[in-house]
Amino acid sequence: MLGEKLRELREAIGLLQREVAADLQVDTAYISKMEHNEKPVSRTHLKKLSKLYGISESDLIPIWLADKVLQLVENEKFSVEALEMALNKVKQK
Amino acid sequence: MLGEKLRELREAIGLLQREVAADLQVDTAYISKMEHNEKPVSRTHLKKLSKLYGISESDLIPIWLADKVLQLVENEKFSVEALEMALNKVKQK
DNA sequence: TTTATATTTGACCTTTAAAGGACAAGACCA
DNA sequence: TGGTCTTGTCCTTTAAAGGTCAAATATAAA
Repeated sequence: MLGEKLRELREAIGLLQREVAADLQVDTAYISKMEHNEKPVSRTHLKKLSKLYGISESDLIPIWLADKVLQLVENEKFSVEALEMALNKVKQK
Repeated sequence: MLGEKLRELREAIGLLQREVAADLQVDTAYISKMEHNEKPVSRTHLKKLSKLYGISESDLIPIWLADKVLQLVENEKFSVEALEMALNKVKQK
């Protein structure tokens, strides 16, 4: 989910991976992998990307976090039950 | 959550931490920490514990997984949004 | 009030796995 | 061809897992 979103945002403003890579000071391969969900996106990278793409970080964080949650529960038989329990806990607080 | 549950189950059948530790072949300190949520419970330990406590593993896994999810989203501002997104994704599949 | 047993806590250690990343080679346009 | 992007392999560093041990604390019972 996040990877696709990052790609859309980048393309929407016509930036090349090369340019994004320069801004984050990493390899273009790294950007490519982020956009393909093959590498996790760190929070500091997320911040830089949101700034670069002219979007609020708050719009990206839920997606970013949801991705991490999904990765944690993927292939788990009781993912729905677990997520529902977790959601209840978080809401009641 | 899981720690408390493990403690209840153990006490319900009158086992000492020492005895559980012997079964899992670990230190009693380790059991104590599991019951205080200070150490994660591995899946293989979870399996042994459920057997020892005479409960189905399926009853423990959702709690176990929910705990891991909660730990992942704790201190996060958008935990509710993220969990709801994740839940939708998982349900639609 | 000792004493023994059960549990807890903190400090420490080793091993494993993930994060974070580079590089080269190949694919894909155009 | 030239530039963009992708993919696989490799590497190093960091952090978590998975423990142990000793000492401190509680608890019950003699």
